[in-house]
Amino acid sequence: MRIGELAKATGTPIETIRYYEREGLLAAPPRTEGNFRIYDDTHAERLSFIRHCRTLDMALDEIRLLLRFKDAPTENCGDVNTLLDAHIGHVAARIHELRVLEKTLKSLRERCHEARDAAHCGILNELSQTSRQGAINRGGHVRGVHGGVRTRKT
Amino acid sequence: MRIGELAKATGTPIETIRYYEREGLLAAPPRTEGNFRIYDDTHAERLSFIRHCRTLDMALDEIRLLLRFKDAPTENCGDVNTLLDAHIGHVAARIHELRVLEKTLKSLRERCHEARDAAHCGILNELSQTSRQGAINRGGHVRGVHGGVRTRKT
DNA sequence: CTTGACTCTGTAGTGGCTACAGATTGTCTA
DNA sequence: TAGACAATCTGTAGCCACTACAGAGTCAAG
Repeated sequence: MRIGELAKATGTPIETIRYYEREGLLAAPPRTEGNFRIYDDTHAERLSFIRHCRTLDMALDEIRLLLRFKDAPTENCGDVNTLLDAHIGHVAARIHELRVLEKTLKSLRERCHEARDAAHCGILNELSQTSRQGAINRGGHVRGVHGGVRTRKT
Repeated sequence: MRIGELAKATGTPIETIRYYEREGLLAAPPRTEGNFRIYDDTHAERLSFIRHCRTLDMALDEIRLLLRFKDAPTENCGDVNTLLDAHIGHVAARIHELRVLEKTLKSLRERCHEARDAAHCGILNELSQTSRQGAINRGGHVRGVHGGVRTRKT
């Protein structure tokens, strides 16, 4: 099958498939005479694996590691467990951070119930305080609240 | 004060201060004869405001909007409430997503307790399934689990 | 033979910084 | 006054995981 069909079969944008190939996650497939990529079921399976991991918010580096275990089937898979445990830890840590953040935001919101003028807005005044209680830099590999995996425009 | 002092006073890396200036969040300050930036307390206060918002995981665009309200003090601040409510909604949505993710990961982890060889590893086998239940593209402006605000090397 | 769908390569942009090169300026000590 | 060293300057490239698009080529149907 060609790239468009693979894209449909796995729910992956075409550009993303080519990106995975550039990144070495997906092997470069053979080409037609006209230079079109030709995939088979093993490619589709591998891509599904990658995408499945991505729905679990794993980093490409983590997925790369998992693929290595898949490719070396006699190897011990204890490291897979370790990787997964670490990933679960990251997710749990991020949840905790966001819970604290949610509380802070809600208490901030409490400071201004009515729509007064901005000069007396409790929220803006509170935000101007130099409190220095929270650090912006988080140690882990857990992303913030915005941005993230983008939706395509089309 | 010069940029280093401002950096220390607000806990902001110097490069970030210059970045905010480029982005128009912080007004370009006057310079010395030798072309060094000179800040006063109003700059420090504004930078604190920005950093405080960032600890609350607001996007720079959201902060830009808040700064506009701050600069137009006679304006009604109902829109501040609206913005904050939306932001709280984003955080709550992200928490929910991560909770679901955490469950999925934990049940995946259940599939392999011992360190067997990778060929029979329940985790790797499960990940190879083409299940298509979860979408990668999230609509909101809530980021994934990895990456995020980086810590500096020094 | 033309139309239109599909694919190709390559490059630039996203957010919010971080890192660093190479030059200039300021401050302190001998 | 010189020299060392810190602080600052501008500009550019990199991070992640894509996304967007330009401009060219390929292919199948009518």
